[in-house]
Order: sequence, then structure tokens, then C-alpha cells
Amino acid sequence: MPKNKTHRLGDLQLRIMKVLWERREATVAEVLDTLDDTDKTLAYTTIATMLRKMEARGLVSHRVEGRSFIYAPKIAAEDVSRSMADHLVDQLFEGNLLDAVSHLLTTREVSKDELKQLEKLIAERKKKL
Amino acid sequence: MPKNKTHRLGDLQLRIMKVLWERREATVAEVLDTLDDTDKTLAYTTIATMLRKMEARGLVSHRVEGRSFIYAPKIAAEDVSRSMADHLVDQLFEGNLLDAVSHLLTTREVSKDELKQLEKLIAERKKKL
DNA sequence: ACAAAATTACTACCTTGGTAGTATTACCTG
DNA sequence: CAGGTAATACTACCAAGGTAGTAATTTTGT
Repeated sequence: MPKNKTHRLGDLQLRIMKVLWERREATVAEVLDTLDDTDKTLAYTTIATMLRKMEARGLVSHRVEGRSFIYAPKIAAEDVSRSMADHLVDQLFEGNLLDAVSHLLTTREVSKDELKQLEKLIAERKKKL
Repeated sequence: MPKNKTHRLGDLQLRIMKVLWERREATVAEVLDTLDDTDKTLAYTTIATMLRKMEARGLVSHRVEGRSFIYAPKIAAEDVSRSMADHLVDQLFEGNLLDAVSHLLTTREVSKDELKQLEKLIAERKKKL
């Protein structure tokens, strides 16, 4: 049974997932610590509630250790990235990859070095056809 | 006063905006017709309500003609695309354009012809530096 | 002239994401 | 053992997106 669900996460949910993907698993306190490092302070219970909601959604699972829940991701970072990126490309550019990349290239700052790397990327991709 | 608001539209909102961008302006009925062409049927009042909400948010404006409201976009397609694409790249790839494009290239089907066009795109971009 | 169609206004509801307070419980520390 | 601390559970709210019904009004077709 392949789970081809399309994953659409909110901002906070994604930030939490990133912590879990990076650490492979984490308690509420650990997630909170990691997020507070980079962002404005959230309440402990905010993370706890969010994680519970996410578990109900099937995004994460938990095991119990002592009195603590240790959460782990149930979906792969790749799947989420693909879902979300695909959705955006479909939405904004009718699924046209060229349009999407072109848009990124023209609206964002791109260094000469980045362009070079892009060329390399494309060359490699070409070989694999 | 440049309004640098970040635009994050829902799916339906974006579909409505696309109609308005294309036709430059439209009535509720026209939007509904256009959407029903491609998608599952929505109620007339759904579009009307959505447009009213969108006007409250400053996404569209309307003028009155006879008994009808004629809606027009108040924000440019470009601005919305940029906002949403930027947000996704920032969210998913920490703002790294290369990662984003790389991801698109590896997770999606890309034809040889598309790759060729991409190369052209990059070459042009290079010239402009 | 009168019924049918169209149009906006208002209201309502559901879902999801986000945020957090309060309650309860369990645990540790002096 | 008492009191603070940490953890989860429960509850509550708010906002936004989405969906649509009903009411009031106007227009129009026959």
C-alpha cells in the first residue's frame, strides 16, 4: 500500500518536521529549544498541541520513554518537498517546469557561480536520459 | 509607498485571481463559468462570497455596472508568484535557489527539449550579469 | 403584469493551523 | 514529606479558506 497522500504543511508544522528530520526524534522540549534558537518564543504547550495534532494527521508518531513522549517523523522530507513543490508549480505555472525555473531565475538574485552550478546540474541530468 | 505585502493565496483564491488577470475584469458569473469549465462545480454564492472576502483583503476591487459588480485584480500576478515562490524556496530550501531547482529537476519528469531550453535560459541570464 | 432568473447581502458552518491557558499527574530534591 | 518542576491532556479561541443556503431586490422574458 503506497501512501500517495499529498502533504501540505503549515509553517510551524514544517519547522517542527525539520527538527524531527534532523534529529531523527525529539521530545517536545527539544523541539521547543531548537525552534527558540532561531525564532520567536513559543509556549511549550503550543509545540505539544501541534505535535498531537500532527500525530492525528499521521505526520509523526511517538513512543513513550518514562514520562515523556519522543516524537519521530512518519513521513520523509523528500515526500513533503515534492508534494509542496509540485503543488506550487502546478498552481502557479500550470505544471510547466520551465516557467517555474524561469520565474525563479528572473525574480531572484543569482550569482554567476550559481549559474555555473546550474549548468552543471543540467548537464548531468541530460546524461541520465 | 510601495506595498511590499507578502501575498499568500489559497487554492480557490488563486484560481479566481487567474481568471481576473486573464480577463482583466469579470463578474461573478463570468468567473464561475470559467472555473466550471475546468473544475468541479461551485455554487454561484461561493464565488461571490470569496470575492467579497478577497476585496476585504485588498486582493481585488469592484466597480458597479447596472446591478452587477465587476471585479478586477488589485495585485499583479507577478507579485503573487514571486511571493509564493519565494516563500516556498525559503521554507523548503532555506532560500537556496540551487537546491530548489535541483529538487525540481530530480523529482519531476524533464524532457531533453526542456533541458535544452533551460540551458538557453541560463545562458541568457549569464549574459545579463 | 407576473413569474423566473440573476445578483448582492447576510449568515452560518466546517476545517486547519496556530497559540496557549488550566488541570492533572508524576517525579525529584531538599 | 512538601513543594516545585516537568509532562501530557483537555479545552478554548482566533483567523482564514472554503462552501453554500436564504433573503431581498431587481431585471427581464413571455
